[in-house]
Amino acid sequence: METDASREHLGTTDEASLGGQVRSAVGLLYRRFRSERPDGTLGDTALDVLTWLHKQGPRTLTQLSDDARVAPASMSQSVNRLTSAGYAIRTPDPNDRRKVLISTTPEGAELALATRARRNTWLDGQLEALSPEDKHAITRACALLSTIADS
Amino acid sequence: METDASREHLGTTDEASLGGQVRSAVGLLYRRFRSERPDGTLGDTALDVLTWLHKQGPRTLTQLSDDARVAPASMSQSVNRLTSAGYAIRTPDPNDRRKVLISTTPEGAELALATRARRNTWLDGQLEALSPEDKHAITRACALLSTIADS
DNA sequence: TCCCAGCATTTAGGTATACTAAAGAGCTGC
DNA sequence: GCAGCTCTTTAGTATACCTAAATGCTGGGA
Repeated sequence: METDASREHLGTTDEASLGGQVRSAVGLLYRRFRSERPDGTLGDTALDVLTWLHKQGPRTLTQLSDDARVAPASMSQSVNRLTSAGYAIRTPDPNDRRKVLISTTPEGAELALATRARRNTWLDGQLEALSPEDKHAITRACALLSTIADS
Repeated sequence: METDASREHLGTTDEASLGGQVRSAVGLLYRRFRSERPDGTLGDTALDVLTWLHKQGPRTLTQLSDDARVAPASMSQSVNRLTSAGYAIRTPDPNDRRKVLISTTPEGAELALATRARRNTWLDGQLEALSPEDKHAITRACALLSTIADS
């Protein structure tokens, strides 16, 4: 027996498909975030990289690709878009010249701040409307899921 | 003794960045899911569509593009990949011949089940290791965030 | 010293996914 | 029955990811 293959979804306590709920919610949110892109010229990944650089300071390409869980070659492309747009620069590492340090330009830092603010305007607005317990649940879920994603 | 995620932790009282936490967690998970793709030939969107079709039955292209929050033209491409791979078929809607109903083939249904099982193996394994309260928090967060993404 | 193994990065070629714009086909109202 | 609307597809473009292969630098062993 199929045990009801076409079951209802959306927010019921269906324990067996918790993974499916997570997948679905993540996909929905990711696409939503992508459509919130305000600047147009830069993709969401490039914008994320810029934000990381702005928060964490200069990083090597390998570090960045590790953070984003993508291949170094992919990250090199994304960094290329940032550098050609003037938002980041590459500088050789003085200690190990195989490495290249990537950092934001002043324009990049400014864009990172602006992007962050604009993104947060919408999302934080939605989140603020929730009850304290709901916000706490989301905070907890984010921490847990980030750990899982990193494992 | 709590409230730490080993990553760069912003200020301890930085509650304003809940949106940032959500964004970060979603990005991390999305990329992780994408790298979990075992089948190779089909992308994550196409696989998602296949799963929806399997769960919800035949849908029109507009319904699918609305579900995925993408333009109809984009969904048409994804459906093309499914149909050329033999996992889905298009049939004209008898009531309104402008419309095309998309449904899974038996092979598509099988792939949807297999994919779902494989995905859930990893993610559900991780989630099962959590406490009941943690799982409940994630369930709640998924429902809340799905609603927000749909707004 | 010199050469080679290995690491960090870039380049090249290919795929998936998304968008806009515009064309084709069918329905519906007047 | 024609105009105008909706649904779908096609065409062209851009982002982002991958693997494989090339380049450049470091460091250890003959």
